[in-house]
Amino acid sequence: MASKSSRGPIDLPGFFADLVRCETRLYNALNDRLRERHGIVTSQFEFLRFLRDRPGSRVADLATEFAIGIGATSKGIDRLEKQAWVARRTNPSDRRSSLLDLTAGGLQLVEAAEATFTRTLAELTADVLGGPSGAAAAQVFSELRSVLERDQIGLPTG
Amino acid sequence: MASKSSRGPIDLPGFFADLVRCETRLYNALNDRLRERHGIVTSQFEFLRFLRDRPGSRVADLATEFAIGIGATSKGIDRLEKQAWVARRTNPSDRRSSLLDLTAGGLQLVEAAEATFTRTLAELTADVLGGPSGAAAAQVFSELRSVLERDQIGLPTG
DNA sequence: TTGACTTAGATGCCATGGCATATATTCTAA
DNA sequence: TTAGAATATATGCCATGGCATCTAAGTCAA
Repeated sequence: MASKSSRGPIDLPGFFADLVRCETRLYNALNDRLRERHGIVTSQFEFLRFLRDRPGSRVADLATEFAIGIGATSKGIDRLEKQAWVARRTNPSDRRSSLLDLTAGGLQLVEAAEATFTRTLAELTADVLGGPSGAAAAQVFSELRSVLERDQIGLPTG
Repeated sequence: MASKSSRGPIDLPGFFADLVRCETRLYNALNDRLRERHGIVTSQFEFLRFLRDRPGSRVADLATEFAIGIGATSKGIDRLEKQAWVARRTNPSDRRSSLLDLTAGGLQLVEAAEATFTRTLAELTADVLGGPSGAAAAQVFSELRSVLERDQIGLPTG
């Protein structure tokens, strides 16, 4: 009997280790591909995609979405703005914050990068995740994400 | 009909996003708990656990396991050695490398930290991952990890 | 109004990881 | 043997994120 078909409670630390290893390797591989083809890394792609889908977001919205600090987010936007992919626009209803939007160049970049991203991800994972058990796993992580976000687990301070 | 019970091919980018968000938040929460209780972070716990389970490993073995660079691994071991949790011992069969072992203090630390780690992880995820769909997801990630390691996907250069 | 408090985010310092390079060994072939 | 290639890892420089702090702006009472 294979050890994997065990009956007892799931080995959470083992699962978590597999999860982190997969995530690290996929993130690294996506970084390589996006960097060579588009001059950005995955975290930048995710910022750009978020702003494409939710134009007018604030720095704090990105920080919450990605569970990273406000300071880091602000600096990340600085870098995207320096490349003229993102523009800060004064928030008319609260001048402490800015509203963020993609520029035309940013939009063009994110569309091209998304094709690379999607294709690469499929290349690396479709064999394993393509079947019904992949869909089940996706459902599980969607739920887990909802719970973690609802309970505000793992948000950094700054 | 809920969008999640779709029939078509799985939304890999959406799945990957959920995955990364879950991993980030869990990693952050585990960091907080391990730091306050044991003065280490999750990456250090993982190094220590690896060396407990595979004493006499080399720096390169850790780098491969965690898919991080050799330089970063060397520096990570420097820090653990400075705390006297890990000891480098000359490799008798190849003096370019060292063999790594936990000290008695390191062993004690990892045992205590493992209890915290396991308990915290269960606290945060058991509701969602405890059932049969959690076990199915674990199986999927175990397979994906094997494939990524077999094909050496996402290993950094240095 | 105005002064205390809160909030958004920009900035500085520090820790960590990637990548390039340097150093010490080991291996290989003439 | 011994010079040159390869290997293991240590080290230096740079980029990025966390956290603390600072500033500007909004909120709320009195």
